[in-house]
Amino acid sequence: MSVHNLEIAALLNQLADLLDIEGDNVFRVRAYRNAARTIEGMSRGIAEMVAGGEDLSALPGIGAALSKKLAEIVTTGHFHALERETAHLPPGLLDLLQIPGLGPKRVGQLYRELKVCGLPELETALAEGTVTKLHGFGDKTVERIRDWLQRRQQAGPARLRRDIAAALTTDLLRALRALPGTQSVTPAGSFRRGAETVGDMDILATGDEPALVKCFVNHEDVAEILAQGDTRAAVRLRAGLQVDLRVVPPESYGAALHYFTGSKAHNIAIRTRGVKAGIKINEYGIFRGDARLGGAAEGEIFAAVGLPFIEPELREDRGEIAAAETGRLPKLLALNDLRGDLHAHTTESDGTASLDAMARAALAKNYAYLAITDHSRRMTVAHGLDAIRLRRQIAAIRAWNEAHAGGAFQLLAGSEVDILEDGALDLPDDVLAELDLVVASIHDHFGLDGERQTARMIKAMENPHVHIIGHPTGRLIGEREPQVLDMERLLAGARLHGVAMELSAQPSRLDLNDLQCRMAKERGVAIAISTDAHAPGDLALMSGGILQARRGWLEAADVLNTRPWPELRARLRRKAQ
DNA sequence: GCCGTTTTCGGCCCGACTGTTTTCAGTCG
Repeated sequence: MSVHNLEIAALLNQLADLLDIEGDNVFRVRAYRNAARTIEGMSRGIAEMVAGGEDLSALPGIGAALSKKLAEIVTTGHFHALERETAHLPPGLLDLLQIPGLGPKRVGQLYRELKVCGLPELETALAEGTVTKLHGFGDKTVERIRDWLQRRQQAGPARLRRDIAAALTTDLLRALRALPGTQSVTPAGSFRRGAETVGDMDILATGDEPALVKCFVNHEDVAEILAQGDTRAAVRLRAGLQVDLRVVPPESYGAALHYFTGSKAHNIAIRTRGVKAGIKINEYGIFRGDARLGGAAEGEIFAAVGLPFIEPELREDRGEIAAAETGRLPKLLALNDLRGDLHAHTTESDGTASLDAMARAALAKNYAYLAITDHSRRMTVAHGLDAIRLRRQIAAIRAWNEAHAGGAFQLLAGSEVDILEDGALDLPDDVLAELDLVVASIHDHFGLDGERQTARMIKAMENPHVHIIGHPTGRLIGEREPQVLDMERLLAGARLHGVAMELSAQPSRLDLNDLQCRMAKERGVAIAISTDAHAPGDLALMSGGILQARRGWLEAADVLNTRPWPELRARLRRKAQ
């Protein structure tokens, strides 16, 4: 397989870090990082563009020099600029940059003065007490490094799932909101941007500054105070999550909300735009010289730089500013655009509720339909259904619909059928033909190489009864890596065979991810956002799927389950012909 | 290394906090 964009971005970032440690021109370093960010956020492959003879220097942040380097990487597999650096700077230095408090300057100093080449040498140097002798390394710095190295032994995942982060900070947020004089308390940062995981939690507040900071650092969930000033503080919760609080005056609330929502790359782009328009934008407001132009509301920031409001989920510097400029911002999908859920289980396989209970839960959400998609026979641990049991269930679903006829709600007879190792399906075609909806998923042999895994899925798509590929990459956030897949080929197959890709709203899955959703949209492949509910309450997980979809620039028209039932039915039948 | 409607040189986002300093560099977000 060709060199992936993420690999290229990683190489550029490595080079940037090494140049930074060496003390190279900071703007040159930044140029490499900017280019890496551009490439990370692209839906098209650099390798593909090079092969097609396209001009890479048309991409933002990529000029003549980087175009050449990128072409070198994808055609030769070598990156001489990086190899030249690693020849005289040990790559182990990059590990040292992860340590909080150690930046490129101090890492460079450790290397030059103590010959520290990586984490093991750093531990030795700490044990020998030589680090303390360095200029600028006081007791506290050394203590922090020791702390981090120790904590690393009992390492957990670096980033936390957003639903877990939300649960961990509920009490803290409630306490801040309950303080007299508090006007607003808002989570910002990647959490507000709807990211699937968060590195820390950023909270923005307006109200009584000393009282808010005091309440924050003294909260019972706080294990450690990392920093504390008059208007900001940082703590680590007992559960390990870092939380930052920033208190601002109401007239700065909008500017601060924009600033602390980020992303950093988006902020830089907006500020740079401001500089060109002769204004300064910071977390306190919008200024021309000493004159204050605004900052109380977030929308004023965008207005000041001549742009319409950009939704937080889009603020990743992945083209949203150019889209805003030209009036091509997507009208992002919202929760109430959805008409139903296309993936749910009952007690017939591994769900915890009956058909009737699931149907009532969907009805209570004002859905027009709910697809019952229990597992197929191969999933023995989940009590998967064979053709006989499935036919019995189909009959039960038809009976339920008849008993509740006249309403605006339908139960759909479906199956989450296993894709076997060779791409065949786990149930015979004749029974699949009797269903309203078929979701095909992989639950085993995750380790196949990319070529075989991709071919396996495409073979499943070729089956005329398959409508949706369930949780396509099989990843479990923080637990299981996604399968190696050629997403480009997979989407081409989905388009060819009229198959939709699932965005599983399960907080542990969120699969496809944001970039893959955007790829699918750009290639004309529909997305089905489904909760994979195993209990009535799981239908509420949809909101997490919506956030991911919005990060993928999806609009109502890109999503299968925004269709009213007659339109959806027509579409499902067309595929089966 | 990139970029350009004050454009081919001279800029490149901006401020808070910390630790180690006697006024500030480094780091972080």
